[in-house]
Amino acid sequence: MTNAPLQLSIKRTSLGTSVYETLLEAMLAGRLPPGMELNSVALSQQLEVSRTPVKEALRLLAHDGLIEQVNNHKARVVRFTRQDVVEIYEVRQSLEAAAAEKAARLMDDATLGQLRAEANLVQRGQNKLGWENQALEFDLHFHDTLTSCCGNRRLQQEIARYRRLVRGFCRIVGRREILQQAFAEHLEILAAVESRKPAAAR
Amino acid sequence: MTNAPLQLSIKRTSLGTSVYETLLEAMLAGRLPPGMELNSVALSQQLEVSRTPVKEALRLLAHDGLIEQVNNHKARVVRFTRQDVVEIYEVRQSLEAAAAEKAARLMDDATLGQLRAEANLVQRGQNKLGWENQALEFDLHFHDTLTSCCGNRRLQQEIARYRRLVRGFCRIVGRREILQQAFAEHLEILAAVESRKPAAAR
DNA sequence: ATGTTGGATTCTGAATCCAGAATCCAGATT
DNA sequence: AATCTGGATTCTGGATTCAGAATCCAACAT
Repeated sequence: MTNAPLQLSIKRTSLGTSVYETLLEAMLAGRLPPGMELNSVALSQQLEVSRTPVKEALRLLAHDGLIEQVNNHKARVVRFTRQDVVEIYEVRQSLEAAAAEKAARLMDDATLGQLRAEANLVQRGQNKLGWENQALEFDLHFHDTLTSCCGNRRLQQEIARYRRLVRGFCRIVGRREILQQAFAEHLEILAAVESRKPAAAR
Repeated sequence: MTNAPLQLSIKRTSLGTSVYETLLEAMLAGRLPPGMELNSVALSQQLEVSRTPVKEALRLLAHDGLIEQVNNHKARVVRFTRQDVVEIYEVRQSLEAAAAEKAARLMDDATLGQLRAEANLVQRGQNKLGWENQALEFDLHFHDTLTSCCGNRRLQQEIARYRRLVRGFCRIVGRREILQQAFAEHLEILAAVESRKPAAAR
């Protein structure tokens, strides 16, 4: 007798991967400040693992461009220049634009309606206290929905990568003006998607 | 007495890195066909290094999405579906569009003139024998110039990454019609850049 | 006093070693 | 005969070990 489908699975993650994630998290959160030198021995002691997975993680981070291999070996957290920040924003921007364009073609009406409903809700609450949080949440949800409707997993993946980067140095939370501006833009984009105009959505 | 500037340097590359490059090269060249399983022991023997740098290289390739970690451990070269190919093209396309847009603003007249001169040359030789190679070379140079003038190192880097990918499965060389079409497009873009219209260049 | 040099110390990359997990296969059970 | 089970084999991730390179520092020479 064959077993019932019984879809269970346990998450199995390698040590190297979790060191990578831990370090990434720490960098983006601001611990491990830019310019800090990373010593594999010290790290392995602090994380209570051997040096091997730490080295692995450092390699991956270097590959991502988050760590620079200074002076022939010896890793240091990159110090983003203003230029870097601009560049990252630009890349992210152009990726998201592409996603928006595709989403304008592909998003189904139900999702679109839902998004519109939420937008209206946020718009109505514009003057209430705590609007910032509501708007912020909508912001995230809006981007998530757009990118996940773009029908291109790879694009989606790259956007996620860049968003993580952006979130790293953009720890400004709840600045009202920024959010208001962002929200206004979102309304425009939403309108473009509703009228199915890819070029405008971008 | 301080030494004269004397700019010499020797290339120092880690073993892990060169395994990575070797494998990448092999995959893109079509050896290591899609779907092939990669055994770290066998690889290390064939490359005459220990398993450590091989493992490193495999990790990096997996991170790039060129290798998939199937069935909990055990690496296999990804088998690009038609969907994947389309997706990669799209991402590359949108990145290059962004670069073109920026280049339209930033490219200096000298470089622009040079590009135009080359384009004219290619255009004139359109019917001659061996035009394909000439056009292909122009194609490469054109893209290189555009991306390197975009003033965004990170964008440039991502484009390079995607171009490598594209080159991997696009081993069609010198098909006349394709090149002709590409060339025509390039002329349009060039015109847009010359008239400094970012939106059109994209 | 300043700058150079040789050696001690530290740290990294790479090799080897080890244990746990997966695959394979033959024998057993229904 | 078909399927299940237990063990042998293989392979991977991680730890440990080792050797070469870089940094640091103090003694020495100019």
